[in-house]
Amino acid sequence: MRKMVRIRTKSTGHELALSLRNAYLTMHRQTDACFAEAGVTADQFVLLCALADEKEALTQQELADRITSDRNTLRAMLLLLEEKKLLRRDPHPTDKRARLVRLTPDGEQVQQVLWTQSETFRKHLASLLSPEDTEDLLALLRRFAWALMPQEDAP
Amino acid sequence: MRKMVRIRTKSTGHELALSLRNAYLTMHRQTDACFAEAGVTADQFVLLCALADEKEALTQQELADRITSDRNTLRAMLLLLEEKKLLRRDPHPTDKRARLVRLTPDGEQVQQVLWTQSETFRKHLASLLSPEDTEDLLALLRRFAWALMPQEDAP
DNA sequence: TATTGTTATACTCTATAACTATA
DNA sequence: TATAGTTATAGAGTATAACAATA
Repeated sequence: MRKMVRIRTKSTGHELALSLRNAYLTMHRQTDACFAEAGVTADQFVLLCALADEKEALTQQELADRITSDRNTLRAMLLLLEEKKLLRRDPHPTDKRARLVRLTPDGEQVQQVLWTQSETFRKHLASLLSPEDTEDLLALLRRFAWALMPQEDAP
Repeated sequence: MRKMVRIRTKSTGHELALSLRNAYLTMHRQTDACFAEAGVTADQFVLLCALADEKEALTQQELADRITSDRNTLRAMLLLLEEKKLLRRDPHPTDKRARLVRLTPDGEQVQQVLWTQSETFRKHLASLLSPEDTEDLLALLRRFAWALMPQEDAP
């Protein structure tokens, strides 16, 4: 007769998942706080930065991929930011199904102000570990995420 | 006269934040999918595992800290799981303000079944990088999260 | 006074499914 | 047929603030 044993929740995979979750959520909370008084969420800031980084406007689908979101989720975010006049969604010149998303001048300014305002927080993030360890963590995270992504989605 | 330059969104802090976000969200989506047909979210599974890991029951506040949540957020999750009869919230024997959260027999069983079911996914997570790199990533994530946490909250 | 948990409330992100229009 | 985006809908997680009971 087998002895009843409580299944232990220990495994490298589980610990990795929990550590990644803990690190992200802790950071995310602080990032949200960093932008809260401007009425912008951390996720919205990521979106604004993705647009600011691009010379050319992106379609909604491209933008969704860029910020690790999906088109329905993205749309909800875009409507919120559009209402605040931070971005526009123009018809695509050649593909009539698509829309091109762009920052408005207001949106560019808000992104730049928030970027500057969050300088200290970014410096803080980069200073938590030694420069070498930070680079290692960055490289490992990238390789991890890359390997985890369904390969057709990989950039 | 100063030249207008577009502020570039490049910095180690920003890249680290984006990589962490990307890695977490990609993993989280797959984890959710892994438990979806059981009607349990990834976050709920984390909660169930936190309870399964403890010999003694936890108060709501302790549990909230354990899963990187806050008491209001946790309460919403507990009500959902309580309704599914996966856990109970009993009065604390000595502290009349507090409640002790425990898995029900049903909850223990569900946790164990889901744990077994997700074995493959955990193995997959642990196999994305070499064992050495996985250990490095794990260690760096822990140190990163630890350093990021307000030190009074640190475990 | 500080802490545990509750109540009430609100909002963002998330996502599925069915749909239209276009490629 | 496949893709871009919309519509409708729903739910989970998040959090703030004010509150009661207890420590």
